[in-house]
Amino acid sequence: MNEFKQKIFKLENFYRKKKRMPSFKELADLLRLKSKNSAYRWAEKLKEAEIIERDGQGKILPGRLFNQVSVLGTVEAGFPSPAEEELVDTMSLDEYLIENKEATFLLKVSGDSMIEAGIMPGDLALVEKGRTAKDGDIVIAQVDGSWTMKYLIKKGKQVYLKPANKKYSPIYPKEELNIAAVVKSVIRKY
Amino acid sequence: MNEFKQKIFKLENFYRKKKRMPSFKELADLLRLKSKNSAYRWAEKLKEAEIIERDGQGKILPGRLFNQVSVLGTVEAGFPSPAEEELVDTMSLDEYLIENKEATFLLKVSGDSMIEAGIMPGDLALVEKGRTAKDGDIVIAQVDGSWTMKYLIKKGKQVYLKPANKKYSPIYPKEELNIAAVVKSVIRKY
DNA sequence: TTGACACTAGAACGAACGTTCAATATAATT
DNA sequence: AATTATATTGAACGTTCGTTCTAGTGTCAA
Repeated sequence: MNEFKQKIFKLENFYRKKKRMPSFKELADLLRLKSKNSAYRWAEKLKEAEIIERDGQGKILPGRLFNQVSVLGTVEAGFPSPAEEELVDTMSLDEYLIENKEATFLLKVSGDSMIEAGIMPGDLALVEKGRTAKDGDIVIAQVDGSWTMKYLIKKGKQVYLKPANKKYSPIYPKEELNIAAVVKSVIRKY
Repeated sequence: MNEFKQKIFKLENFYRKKKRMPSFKELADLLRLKSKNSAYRWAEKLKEAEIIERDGQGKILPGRLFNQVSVLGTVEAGFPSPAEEELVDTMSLDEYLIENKEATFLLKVSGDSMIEAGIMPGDLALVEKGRTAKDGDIVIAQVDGSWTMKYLIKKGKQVYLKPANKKYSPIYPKEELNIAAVVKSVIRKY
């Protein structure tokens, strides 16, 4: 069964390098088979394992368990080993985090005004433009000329920005409060 | 030039739905052209714009500027509009965050012991197994039977785990300190 | 040894592939 | 209106595609 994993590895390597799935001829070469038909049979097994899919034209597509990150439980629950074949779940980070690619941008966070919300300088904020912000959302806003990232607080008619750091005070916009984007996720890389 | 963007959008939609790039016949249908050759010409332009690539067999592949998130500057620097065609940079989150897919897992964080490091309960920790941890790394470790996420501190011969929360005390392992994985990034979705 | 079974090989099929060429339509320029 | 440039079309080419069929290989049990 380890041989099976090796085939998956080869497939993923092909995909990473060529940015597409192989044809059956290419799959045969990849698995060191001498006929397309052998590759064809293997594809059936790989499909059953949900590593690949097939589309209407029979072409090989990446499947649910292809090239994705394994999602395990919580730390407290221990460190489950995914070797036992039954991966809890898998996902692509891009798909998980990005809903509307057109309006999504990454901003590097500077300053410590949101530090109590767990957003530190250097983090990447994934923001979405054009989305209407609700009370409690973290937003990218332009108040009286300058841009900041803060909590948006809507209390009845009053609207203001609240930092997540005791060192700073809430910002009550004198004139305009221009909300450019809503922070949808925060990414920190060590 | 806006018509150009619409074509890119159609392409990205195709890719999202079908999980592969179109053939020239399919590209012609997609762009509502009546001949493959017209699609062929468009592909040349899309390649020049680095939206797509072509491989040795002439097949269409996603290019550098395909289906990626735009990276902008810092918040303080304002909110640059990427409409001005010169996107600062783009990237795929998967590629950015995951080095070694085989050893990478996502764990849901529970508990507040790392809260001062900006890691809150509910966050996703992207961890890599089998990597040797350095002093100061955040690690998933098994001390005396139970699993935790803590800073790893190596001071000479002494090795212990330090939480990022004043409420908790450092953990000096009595017997074994089994480091299962190193935390490489933290992801929070709102 | 025999038979059943799982796997691989190899050839063959029509369809779809990337690419080229000549012909036509559309737009821009004189 | 005539001319040039640009974009699209449609047909044709060799190749590769997914798929099927038949034949061969080895393995294991009876």
